[in-house]
Amino acid sequence: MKTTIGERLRTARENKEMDQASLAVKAGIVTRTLQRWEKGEQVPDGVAITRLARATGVQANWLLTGEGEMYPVPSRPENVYTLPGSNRRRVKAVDLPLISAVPAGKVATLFHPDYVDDYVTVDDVKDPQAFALKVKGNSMSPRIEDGDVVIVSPQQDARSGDICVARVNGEDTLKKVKFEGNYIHLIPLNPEFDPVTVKKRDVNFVWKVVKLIKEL
Amino acid sequence: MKTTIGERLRTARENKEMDQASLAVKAGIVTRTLQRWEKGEQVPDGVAITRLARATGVQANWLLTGEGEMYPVPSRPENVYTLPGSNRRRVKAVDLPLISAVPAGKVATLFHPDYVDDYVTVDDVKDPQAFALKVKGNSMSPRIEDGDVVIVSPQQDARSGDICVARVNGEDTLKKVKFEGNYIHLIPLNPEFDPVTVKKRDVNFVWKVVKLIKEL
DNA sequence: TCAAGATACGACATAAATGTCGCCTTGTCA
DNA sequence: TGACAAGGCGACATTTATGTCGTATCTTGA
Repeated sequence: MKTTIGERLRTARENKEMDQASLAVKAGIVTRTLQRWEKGEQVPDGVAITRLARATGVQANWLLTGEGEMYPVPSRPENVYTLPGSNRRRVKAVDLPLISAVPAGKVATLFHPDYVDDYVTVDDVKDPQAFALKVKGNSMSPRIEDGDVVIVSPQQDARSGDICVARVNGEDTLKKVKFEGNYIHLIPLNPEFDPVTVKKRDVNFVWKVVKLIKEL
Repeated sequence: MKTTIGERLRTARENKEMDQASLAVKAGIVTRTLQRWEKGEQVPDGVAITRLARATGVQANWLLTGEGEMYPVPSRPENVYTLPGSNRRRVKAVDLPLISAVPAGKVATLFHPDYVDDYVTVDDVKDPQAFALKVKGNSMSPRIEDGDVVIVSPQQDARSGDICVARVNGEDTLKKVKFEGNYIHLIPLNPEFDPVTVKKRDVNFVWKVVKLIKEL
């Protein structure tokens, strides 16, 4: 392998049986410049590289680095596959409003534009009332942490063991829930927080969290 | 297709989520120069082109001409589309292939249709080489568990502390990585698993995980 | 041996690229 | 609101590349 751009350039030119003068014309420069390039005294700029590659028929990649194929390979390389395009894409994505702060006691205004500052796109969420919520606090750490986004599906039934968004006496929390008679246990995953037991009638809603999106 | 080297350079940089300063350092120039290149005010020379291509992971050919593959094969076609947000705001989302099983030692066939059985839609992933991976095993529990989907961005730099998909001697693992000289520590979050230290040259790739999607 | 074509290279002026510095605008976040 | 990061850009000095011209060297074929 030639070690410098200049040497490769010379090789490319000689392979084409061109003299310096004719290559210089093709590349739009003068022979003196071409000589300096071949000698490595100077370095051609990006535009010149492209012209030289075209004029000599070699690949710019090879000219610059000596790596890869010197001349373009006509056949398609192995192991290259084209993914099926948009025609195979399933129409299952929906964009949901992202709510970063739910004001306490304002269930009816949950989707007021003032509280929707972004949208999140997800797959496989059928609930037309579903929305996204930016998590605050670390009571569900380490599985769910501050700043994560959860997808909430109000229409789905919440069962014991589900992670849910619950509003208790106007205050919102994200907890694992456990139903027991007229009481609901709200269990944080983070052992530093204590479980809370509340009466069912003090609970405004318990909405199931169906998905978690975490930016890393 | 972008029409100038500068525009392509900017695209390449942004795909890697680098700012001008860090790319400039990698390429051995100052940010002002990079700005002039991106604006097309000046033209980088051949040496600079090579460094830029390496630093951004694109092919020099593509950078110079816009022709051919932007990234070395295996590559995939662009898959950015805009959701028809009805009367809502339009959301920029991407469709990523979901790979549920990567056969060991088959990097070249990573995107073979046989291993792509689904697509996942996410926001804010700029890397055109990004893909989704279904997690197997519990070494990263409790944050990442069996069946979760992670979004992998090969173009992004992996740094110490990042969660990454690494292929070591043909075997794929999902771990937190720590770089230390010629060694890479692979640290599972699950305390039941032990950290592993491997030599850099035994590692085929280390790809950063940028997003986690967990179905609940 | 001579002539001619190809290559080589020094010297100089000009053009272009680069580094450095300072200041500005924008968006984000607390 | 201020602090901060990222990007942008003008001005200037310096470095590097290019064009131009002249001359030298080398090879090859008549």
